[in-house]
Parts: sequence; structure tokens; C-alpha cells
Amino acid sequence: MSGYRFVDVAVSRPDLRVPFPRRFTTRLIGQTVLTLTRRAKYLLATLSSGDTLLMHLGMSGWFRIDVDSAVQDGRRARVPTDAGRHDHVAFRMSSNVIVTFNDPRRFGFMDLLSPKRLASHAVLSRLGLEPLSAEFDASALAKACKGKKTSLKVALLDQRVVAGLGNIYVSEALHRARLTPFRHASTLATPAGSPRPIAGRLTAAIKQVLTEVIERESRANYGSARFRVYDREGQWCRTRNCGGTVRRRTQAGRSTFYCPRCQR
DNA sequence: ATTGAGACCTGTCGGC
DNA sequence: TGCCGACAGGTCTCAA
Repeated sequence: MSGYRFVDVAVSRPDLRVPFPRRFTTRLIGQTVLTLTRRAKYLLATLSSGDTLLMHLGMSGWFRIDVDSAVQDGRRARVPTDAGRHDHVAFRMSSNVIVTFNDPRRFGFMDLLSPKRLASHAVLSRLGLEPLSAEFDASALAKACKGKKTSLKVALLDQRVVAGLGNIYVSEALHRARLTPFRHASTLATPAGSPRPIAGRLTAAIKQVLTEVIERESRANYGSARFRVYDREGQWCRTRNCGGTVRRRTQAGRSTFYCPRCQR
């Protein structure tokens, strides 16, 4: 999409998790994608019009790329609105590629933001640090967790504390750092406010987990074999010489997987 | 102001 | 085979 123009846009229904904005298709058609970036779990495409196309995959959303060799110059090529089950949005780009958004659960969404609405976006403007950025370190995390009344697990899922961690990698990072998910988040810092050593362990573990999965992601599909604790209830803990058994508990409505033996 | 519970929606899987 | 409940990678809204 990057560097190319929307030749045609089709939506199959009026809404996903939220309604598409008014004039969604007409505001996109003819615009060129200047940049395509990510912030937390949001995808942002900046357009030549100045608007930003904001996209979220929700739980089950994904994009399919089809090369359409049948596109003719000078003829306005349309995209099918019902190409497949749960296909909700189709972008035909000037690169002769059709980008289709498929999302069975429809927890994803798309929005089109003016520069003004982008700058004042209630969620985007409150997001925490990117975990792979240099600024995300022990003191930043300890500071972000200051005053939190929740557990570490719940705090790490809060996108205002760290941006972009989800349920799987919170469990994985806490296991890697050997920290119990039930510890109070505020205890990452001393009463005086300086970060405890565990805060450094945790930030390092978060960066490791994400870096590793990003490297692996280009090849493998989803599967529990790649996780050390997530979705492994009742199985052996993969920490060296631990010998513990992975447990599952619910925190704030989400499953947490952990080893009670090596995570303290 | 912060927090947990429930809601949103469909698909899959295990048990009966 | 079919039915039913539990559960799923996220985030919003709403009461407490």
C-alpha cells in the first residue's frame, strides 16, 4: 500500500466493531498512502489528503493480499464487495494489488481521522511507551506503574502503561522475568520512587519476548509450541531445572498462565 | 479517577 | 453426528 493510490474501496457492511466513518470510501479513493506505520496495536496510514486511516485487527482480523493482473489502464477497476466469508473491506491500490480485510469476529475497526482528530484522539494520545523503544526501561516502567492498584499482569495489559502488549506476551514476559503475575504493579518501584531490580528484569524480558517473536513471526503460524507458559496449563514449566507445572488463573477476565514454582 | 465486569461477535473444541 | 457450554490473541462502556 505504501506509496500507492487507492483506486477503489469497497465495504461489505456499515460497521465492524464501530460504524465506518461517513464517506469512508470516497475520502480514500484517489488518495496516496504516504506512510504506513504502527503504534501499539493500531495501524496508521497517512494519506496525501492529510487524513490518517486508522486500522485495528481486533482479535481475529487479518489482511489478505491478492495481485490482480487483470486491471486495465484507463478503466475504473472495481473490487468485489463479497469476495469471501468475513471479507469486510477491500482496497484496490494503484499497484494492482487488492488488500482485503477479513475479520470473523468483527472486533477490528477502521476509522479516518483528520489531523485535528488524530492529535486529540482519546486513546492514541494516552498510549504508553513502545516496549522496544530505548526510552522504555526500568525507571520508565516503574514510573508508569506508580500508584497502580492492580497486579503486574493487569498493569502490563493496560495500553497506557506499555503500548502493544497483549494477553499472550504478558504471560510470556512475566515468566521469562520469573515474576509472579499477582504481584502488585506498584512494587516495581521503591517507596522513594526508584526502580527495583525486578523492573529491569521485566523490561528486558518484555523486549526479549517481543524481539524473538517478531523474528519468528515471518515464518511460523500460531501454535502453543512456541510459548513457554501461554496455553500450556498442566504441562511442564520450560524453565531450566524448574520442574514446576504451568497453571492458569483468571485476572481481570483474562487467562493468565504462569509457573507457581519459578515465578515469585 | 481507577478498577473489574460485562458486552461486542463468530468460530472451535471437548464432553455428553 | 449433533448439541451445548467454555473459551479465544482486544477494547469499550458502565457501575461501583
